[in-house]
Order: sequence, then C-alpha cells, then structure tokens
Amino acid sequence: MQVQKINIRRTILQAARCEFLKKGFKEASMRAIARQSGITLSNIYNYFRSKDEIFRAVLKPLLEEVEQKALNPNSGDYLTTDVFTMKSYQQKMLDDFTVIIKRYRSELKLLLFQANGSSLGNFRDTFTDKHTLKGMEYMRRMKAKYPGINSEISEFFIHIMSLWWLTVVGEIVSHDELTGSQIEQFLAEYIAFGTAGWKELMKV
Amino acid sequence: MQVQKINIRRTILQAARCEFLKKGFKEASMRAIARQSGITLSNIYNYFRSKDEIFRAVLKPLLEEVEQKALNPNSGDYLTTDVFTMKSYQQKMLDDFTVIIKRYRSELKLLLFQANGSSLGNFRDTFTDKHTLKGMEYMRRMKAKYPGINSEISEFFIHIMSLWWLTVVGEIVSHDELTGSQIEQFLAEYIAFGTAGWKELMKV
Amino acid sequence: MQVQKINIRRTILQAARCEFLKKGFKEASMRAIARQSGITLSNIYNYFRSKDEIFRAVLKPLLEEVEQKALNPNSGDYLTTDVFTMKSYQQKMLDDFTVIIKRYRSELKLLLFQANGSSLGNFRDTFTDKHTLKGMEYMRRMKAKYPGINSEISEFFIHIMSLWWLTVVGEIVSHDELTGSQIEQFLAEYIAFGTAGWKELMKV
Amino acid sequence: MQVQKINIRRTILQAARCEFLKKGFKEASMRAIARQSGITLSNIYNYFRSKDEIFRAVLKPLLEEVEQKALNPNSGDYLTTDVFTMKSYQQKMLDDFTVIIKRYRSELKLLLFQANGSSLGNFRDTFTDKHTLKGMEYMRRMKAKYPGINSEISEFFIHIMSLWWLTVVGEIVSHDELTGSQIEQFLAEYIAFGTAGWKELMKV
DNA sequence: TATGAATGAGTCTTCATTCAT
DNA sequence: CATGAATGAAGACTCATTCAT
Repeated sequence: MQVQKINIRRTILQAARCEFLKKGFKEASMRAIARQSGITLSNIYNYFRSKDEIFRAVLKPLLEEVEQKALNPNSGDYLTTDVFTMKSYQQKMLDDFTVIIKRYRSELKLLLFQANGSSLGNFRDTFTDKHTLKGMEYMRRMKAKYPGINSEISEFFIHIMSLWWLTVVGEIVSHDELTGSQIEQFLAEYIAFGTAGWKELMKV
Repeated sequence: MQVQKINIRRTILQAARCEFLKKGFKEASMRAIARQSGITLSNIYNYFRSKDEIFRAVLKPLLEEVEQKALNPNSGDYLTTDVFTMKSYQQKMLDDFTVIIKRYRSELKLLLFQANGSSLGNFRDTFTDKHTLKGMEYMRRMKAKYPGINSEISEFFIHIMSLWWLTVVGEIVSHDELTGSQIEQFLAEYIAFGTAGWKELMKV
Repeated sequence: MQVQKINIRRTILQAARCEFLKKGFKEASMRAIARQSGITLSNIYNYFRSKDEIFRAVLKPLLEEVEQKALNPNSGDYLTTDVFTMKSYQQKMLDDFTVIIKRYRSELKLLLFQANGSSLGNFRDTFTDKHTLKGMEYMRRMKAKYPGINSEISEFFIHIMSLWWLTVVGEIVSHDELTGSQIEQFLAEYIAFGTAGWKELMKV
Repeated sequence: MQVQKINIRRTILQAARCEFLKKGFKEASMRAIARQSGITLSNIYNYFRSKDEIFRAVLKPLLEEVEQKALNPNSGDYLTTDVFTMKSYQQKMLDDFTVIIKRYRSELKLLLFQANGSSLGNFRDTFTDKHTLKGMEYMRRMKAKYPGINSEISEFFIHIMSLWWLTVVGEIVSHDELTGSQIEQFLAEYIAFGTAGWKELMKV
C-alpha cells in the first residue's frame, strides 16, 4: 500500500517532469500527465493537491540543493574567504553550481525558463533577494576584516550581480551544444572578469 | 471618421497595453481588452488581425527605437572607440538605453518579461544574437588597431555579456522604487566593474 | 454612374464566383469577396441584398439556360420525337447539355455540389421535379400516339431517371481529367444502355 | 457506473443524431447537442474527442453494415453469377440494401446528404470507387466465362453506374412518402431497365 | 454612391478541479 | 485507493449584416 503509493507518486512525477519540460508549467496539462503516467486524472489528486504542487514536487530536490549549497549561510566558507583569494569566492560558488548543473540540468531549465504561472514563477526574484542578502553580509565582514576596502557598493549592484549569476547558469543550461572545454574557457573568462571587476570596485 | 478610427485604435491599444502588463501576453484575454476598452470584441478585429498583432503594435515604438539606437550598425561609434576610452563604449550604450528606459519603461517590462507566447517571445534571443555579433566585430576591430591585445574571448562569453546587458536593463525597469541617484551610483559601479573586467581579459 | 455601377456589379460577381468555387456557398465569406474584389464590404450591400442574392446572381446565366434548354416545355421537340427514334430523345438532351457543360462547367459544379446552405441548395430537387413532369407528359403523348406501348411507368422511376441525368452531368463536370474521346465513349454507352432500358420498359 | 457511461454515450448520440439530421454535420452545433442531451458541453468531451468522432459514432453501425454487405468481396456471390441470371446480380444488391435502408434510413440520409465537412464527407466518392473496382472485376470474370461478350465498357461508365446506385438509394431514403408497393414497382422497373441496358452493352 | 464603424451571436475545444461511489 | 462523471468558465476568432455619414 504505502509501497504502491510511493511508486505511483514517482510515476506521476516522472510523467509530470516530462510534460512540464515539453510545454512549460502553464501549457502543461493535467490530462496529459494523467495520460502519460497511466494514472487516472482524479487519482492524481489523491497524491497532489494541485498542478502547482506537482510542479513544486518535481523541483523539490533541485530547490533543496540550491538552498543548501548556494543560499544556506552555514554552507558558506565564502565569508571566511580572504580578500586576496577572492577568486576562490567565485570559484566556490562555481564548483557548487557545477555539481547542481550536472545533476539537475533539465530541472534548472524548468525552474528558470518554464515556471511562469506557477508559485515558483518568481524564483529568480526570491533567489536573487536571498543571494543579495548574503552578498551584503559578505561585504560587511570583509569591511570588518580589511577596513581599508571600499564597501560602499550599492545594494542594487549586488542584486544585479546575483541575478547575473543566475543568468549565467541559465545560459549554460540552455546551451546543450556547448562542449566541456568551451564551458571551461568561458568560466575562466568569467572569473577573471569578475575578479578584476570586484577588485576595482573595492579598491583593493 | 479617419480621426475616429485613430482614436479607437488608440483606445484599444491603451486597454491592451494595460491588460498585457497585468497578465502578460499569454494570459491576457481579448475579451478583457474588449471590456476595458469599451470596444466590441468583434470590432477590435476590424482594427487588428490578431492578439499578436495588437501586442506588436503596443511594442512597435519601443522596438523601433531599440533597433535604431542599439542595434543599427550605423548608430555605433562604438566600433571606432579607442581602447583607452573603452569606458565610453559602455557609456554610449548606457546613454542610449537611459533614454529608452525613461520613455518605455512599461513596454520594456512587457517585452522582456511578459512576451512569452507571442511572436516577440524570442526577443531576448534575437537581441542577444545581434548584439553578440556586434561584440565580435568590435573585438576584431580592436585587434586590428591594437595587435597587442588579447582578442581570444570566447563567443559564449560575449553572448553572456550581451545578455547581462539585457538583464541589467530588465532589472532597472522592474524596480520602480529606485531613485535617480541610486541608479546613477549603480551605473557608475557597473561601468567601473565592466571596464576593469574587460581590461583584464584583453590584457591591456 | 450607371456604367460604373455595372462594372462594380461585374467585379463583385467575378470575385464572388471565384470565392464560391473555392469554398462553396456556406464557407465562402463576404469579407473575402470584398477583399478580392476590392469593393468595400458595405458597398457590396448596395448592389446585393445578401450573400444568397450574390450566389443566385452568379448562377443566373446558367439557370436561365437550363430553364430554357432543358425545362421549358416549348423548347422540347422531345415530345414530338418518334418512338423509333427514341435514341434522339436522349441525343437531343445530350446536345443541349453539352453546350451548357462547355460554357458553364464551373457554375455547374457550384450549383450541383457547392450550393448547400443557399436558396439554390435544393436545385437538384426542383430540377428533378420539373423534369419529372416533362417526362410524365412525354409518356402520355407517346401513349396517345402509340397506344400499344406500356406507359405505366411509375412516377418515381421517372423521377430517378431525371436525377440520374443530373448525376451524369455532375460527374462529367467533376472529372476535369476526362478526355473528349472518353466522354464520347461514355455517352455512347449511356445512350445505348438507356435506349435499351426504355424499350424494354415500354415493351416496344 | 459503467452502465451509466453507456447510457450517457447513448444519450449524447441520440441528441447528436437528431441535431445532425436537422442541420447537417457542418451546421450542427455542439452547444445544441449539449442542450438537447442535457449533458454539459464539456462533459461530452469526456465521451468523444470531437464533433467528427460523434458523427462517426452515429454512423458506425450503418457503415459497418455497408462495408460488410455491399463492399466486402467475400460477401459477393455477385461475381459467380451467371450471365443469364444477371438479373439476380442486381437483385442481390437490392436485397442487401433493402435491409440496410429499412434499418438505417435516417443514417443513410445523414451519410449521403449531410456529411459535408466531416471526415465522412467523401463517402460518395470512396463508396463509388470501391464499387467501381468490384464492377470492373465482374466484367473481367464475365469475359473469362463468356468470351463472346463485349467487356469493353469504359471505366467511367461503370463509375457512373455505381454512383447511380447510390443515387437510387438516396432517393428512396429521401422520399418517406413512398409506399411499399410504389417502391416495389420502381425496383422492378429499375431491374428490368438495367438488365436490358447491360445486355445491350454486353451484346449478349 | 461609398465607407468606416459597429454588432452580437456564433464556432469548437480545453482547462484544472471536485465529488460521489 | 481508485475512478468515472461532471462542471462552468474560458480561449481566440469569424460571421453576415446594418447604419450613420
């Protein structure tokens, strides 16, 4: 019973994932999910309260990992990073996301480009907001450690940088055709660019 | 009567603009546009062939200005810009967009965030592609002028930078609450950051 | 004025003929006729009261010729035909229709297959009814002239034979691919078949 | 519930049959079918995928019987018929159709006169084509059995004869007012006429 | 005469969700 | 746990025709 229930949940989620990826949240149809999963439409509602809940369930693993890796204050050695190794600040974020991207490429596409209309439609914003807070905190800590730096970076700039980060992830995820070395070159450029930019801003 | 016609077109477009902004292209309803404009639904179809045509009509002024200011090769002193004044490369783009943003804030929101499902749904892509081409051309010219620089920037990086630009515009447009001085500070930071980044990459 | 009016009428009718042939009466659209003719939709209503009236106007020449040649009692030497030359009864009808078919092939298609929904939608019936009456009269005259023959043919049979005739015309008109000699062979067979059939029935 | 479902299907089909007969396929309205059947419009789509599917469901029994009785090659002793009993060739067809006509009078009207616009709109053609093939085969067999006959009948003539047959059925079905004896007389005439015709053509 | 403007009922089909069994 | 049945609002778009100017 319980076992069966889990199987069915899984079946539903697989079909849903597929349908969501094909059509996006809004255009995906519950009927289609039912058809593909072989589960009766009404039975699906015994497992999930709504289309939106299914959507969230599909993205839950990804969201948890994002939360844990990229947004959880505890996870961040970021903030302990030394200014002279600022490069590694970005490197750390990169490494974290590289894992996520590899494991959740499709889900990321879903979350970033196809969530419109769902309760996760504002993920970009919420992520950016949280990430901005982390960035601000980072600024404060750096200032405490190295009083000489300029920490008067506008919140909006940090906000944009967080969003940029998301944009980068989105583009990597969208371009299936990119080879590993292309990505590596890009990331090197990205880090070099960013590091130089930050140094300039912080007048290090 | 001719006057009348223009008035009605205008009325429809106003109501449509409003509805599109509220719901986005896909979720906007012709019925609602008719209701809000006070024009009979069927009469609307005497002025526009389809929902999509209305949408394009709403965005036409913006699109024309974008095309002219930001994408027209003739408009660009960009490419003649000296490397030591690279700052002004970005400054120029900024100035152009500042005007556009002021005049078409709402339309930009529409175009960047709510065009999904319409024939302008791929604006981000088309803009980025065109802009990337311009960027590549810029690299080539710079290389010709200053053979010492590193012009081996990956196309994907330039692509991302074009997209970033769009992201920036989008965010500015989305945050109605930003004051003029906040924006100014941000732009200063943005230019400083970018200039430093580019210099690093190009090993100037 | 009057001259112009006639020109416009003609223009409308040409466009209408075209549209009706393409779509059939029901699916033809007044808007399309207006578009194709270059005449304002509302102006069309200055020349014709309704779509149906246009349709009838398009078919008027054909209908008049049909009326005159195939249904007008005065036109029939049919009835004076001698029984021994009965062949020529059909021959006569054939000749008449051959002319009509050549001149009004398209209109015949229209009338026979695409008039559904118009006031001429029942042409098959009305034609058949009139033609049946003529057939009955022919029977009576023959009986008067040759009392020996069997004239007790059921009205329904004659009705069917009239309809058959229409079917034949319709098929010839529909099959553009038929060559002249194919049609001739067919007509020969048709007449041979019919003549033998009638002789049998009338016990001549 | 299973019973329920069948009942509802039946209810829908009855209402649909009625509406189709009144208006023809094209002009019949789903809304009207819903109204008449008392079934919610959207619920109808739980039973049938489209208007066309309903139409086909209404005509399915008829079509199956037609296929089986009149077009199935196995069903035909037609082809084994002796030339001297050619009368019975037609007689056999007649008997088959008499049964069909009695049982499916309304459906035949629907199929022959009101199917325009549906996927069965070409029934006349498809039937005629199949029937023509059968006729051609019959000619060949006769020729093999009685080399003396003329089998050089044009395909188009046989085509027309097949169509004639359909026309006859259509007219019988259309004329509700015909009494049994009227029909019988007609059929006798029809057979006599046809038999004489064929004999003449085949020079038997 | 000519036209732009207007109308309102109409088309088929899809949707996510609920509920009694 | 599972399902068949049901719902009502909504989707974009087309139609032939009328009317004031």
